[in-house]
Order: sequence, then structure tokens, then C-alpha cells
Amino acid sequence: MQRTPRSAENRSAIAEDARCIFERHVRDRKLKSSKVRTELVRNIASLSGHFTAETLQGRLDPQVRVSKATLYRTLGMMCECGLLISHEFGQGALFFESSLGQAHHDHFFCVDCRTITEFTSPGIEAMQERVAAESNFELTSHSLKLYGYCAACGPKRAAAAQPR
Amino acid sequence: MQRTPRSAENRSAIAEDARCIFERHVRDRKLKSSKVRTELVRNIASLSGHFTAETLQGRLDPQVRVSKATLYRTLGMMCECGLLISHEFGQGALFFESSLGQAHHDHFFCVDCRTITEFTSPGIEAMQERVAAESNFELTSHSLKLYGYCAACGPKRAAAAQPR
DNA sequence: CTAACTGCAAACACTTTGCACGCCA
DNA sequence: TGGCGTGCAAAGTGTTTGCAGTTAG
Repeated sequence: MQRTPRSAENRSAIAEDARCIFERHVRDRKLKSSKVRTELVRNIASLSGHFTAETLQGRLDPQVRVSKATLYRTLGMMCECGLLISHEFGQGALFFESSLGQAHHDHFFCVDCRTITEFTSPGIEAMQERVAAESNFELTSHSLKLYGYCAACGPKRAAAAQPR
Repeated sequence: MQRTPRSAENRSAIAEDARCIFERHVRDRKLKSSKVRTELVRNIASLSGHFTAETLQGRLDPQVRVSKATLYRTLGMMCECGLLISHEFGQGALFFESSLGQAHHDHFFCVDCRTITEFTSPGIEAMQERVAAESNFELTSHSLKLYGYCAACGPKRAAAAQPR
């Protein structure tokens, strides 16, 4: 499953949805809104793909200028209200992805080029439910990562191993 | 699946196996052995359950005195030669577990009491293989974690939510 | 006018690294 | 006897927090 990059119209619709969800979260918690935060949320939510706090800096509209502190604080809030999903891939930093307009999915991680790709497997999901139920474990979330060589790096590696 | 704690005889057999595997690793890489390291490897390999570098300190034989630097270096080597498996549970520190005498398994993580339990699901494993093959992804490893409330915390939580 | 937001820099937790010295092959 | 292992302390990395000033409701 390859994710299609978001179109411009799509992105602005998503940004708007994100703003609404975030505003509700802010209201519920009796927090305050702010120009910086609103723009930041719109920006982040409309990104496609996976990013870290670090790589995020380079992908924001140049006019959105935020400190690392605010960035991390906002990322945290967006995770709390479900706008972002975070993942660990053993790379030190957390990876985030916008959840809006995204069906649930799991990930491949190429240990060579570090590319993250997505897949879905209803069968695996169903079996997870079953396994959890059998153990009286009340499932709230899960994380499935498959590590290895992607379709590009696998052959490349095989060729390098046998240079003849 | 509950892991049975290791018996004393079992632990010493495992410690011995671990030593052999580690020695081979050392030889292959033209490194050197040392008293500290050998004892550390025997100790760590015979532990049952999951531990972090931090909690490990308290579980070693009191006579094994090592610096954090050596501890981390040894943990790294043990992972390289397959004696240890490491896991991230989003808790900051890496968790390790000895792999000797252990079948492959995946994990439940209780978000309340933070207990780690294990399970196996050949069905899930098989489906992972299939999904990877379909994407021409060459699988080398995987990580599946189910988060939620364990059999003890689930009911406890339900009761607290409705105190009547 | 109060409480939350912001940026900055300092603090933090976990892990890695540089270095001087000791020990193994 | 050369090179690796060790401990110590310092450095690193990613993230969080305290604080003084700013802004929203």
C-alpha cells in the first residue's frame, strides 16, 4: 500500500478539520487558542508521510516560526486529541504522522534506506483481537512493525553480496 | 502465555551456553575476553523477564561490579550475537530480555501497571510473512506490541470508573 | 486581570564516547 | 607488548521544564 500524496484541496480540507478537532480539545481542557498554535496545527495535520520533530521543522510553511518547546508541546497535544499518531522505529527520535483521512495501518521499515511504508492486514488485526481476548487483555492500541529490506534495497543488497 | 521463572539448574546451563556463544562472537571479531565481561554475560543471560539497563543493576550478583559504560557495551554486544533481544515500549529506556531457551514471542504491555506479558501467535506470524512477500519486502525481524489493560488492571479500572 | 501561551536556556533521561590506565593473548 | 577492556567523567541526543514576558478570554 503506497500512500498518495495529498492534493492541495484535500490538504486545506484536512487542515480545517484538524483545526476544529483541536479547538474542541482546547475548549474541553479549558486551555486557550493562539495564532501560532492554530497555524501550526493546520500545517502539521496536512502533512503526508512520517516525520520527526527534527524533520518537521523543514516541512512547515516558512512563515510559521516556532520554538522547539512549542513544537514539542503542540505535537503532544495533537497526539492527545488523536490528530497525530506516534511511532518508534528504534531510530532515537519519535516519528509522527497525521491521522486525518488515513485508515489504520501498520508499517514496514527498511533497515537499509530507512524508508517507512504502510500496509494493512485485516486478518492480522482480527487475530490480535482474538489473542488479546484469550488472555483477558483489554486492547487499547497496538504497534506492528516489520523490519527488513524494501523492494528497492533487497535486490540491491543481493547483487552487492555476489559481485560477479 | 506466562513465562515460568528459570530454575537454578536451568539458569546455570543457560549461563554456560551464553558464555560459549559470546566467546565465539568475541573470537570471530578478534576481540578479547575478560573476567568482568564473562561473568556479566553469564549473569545477564540467565535472567528471566524484561529489564532495562537501569533495573539490571539491581538484579546482578552483588559481586559483579561494573560501570554503566561496560554495562551498555556488553548489552550491545549481547544483542549483536543474539543473546539478547531489545524492545521499545515507549517508556524512554530500552527493555532487554535473554533469548536463550525462549521461543519467539510477542508482547502485551499494560499501560496501567506497565507489566509486560508474552504471547505467541503462529497465525499472526504467518500472515506477516505473507504481507511482506506481497510487497516484495524481505523480512528480517518484526515487532508486535499490544497495548491496553492486563487481566488485573482492566477490571480494577472498570470498578473505579463506576464506584457504586 | 487572570491564566494560559511563548521563546529561551537550562535541565533531563538515557546512552555513547574520549581518555588514561590495566589486563589478556 | 600491542591492542582491547575498563571506569570515570564528559559529551550527545532527543525531549521536557522553569521562568519572565506576552496574549487571549
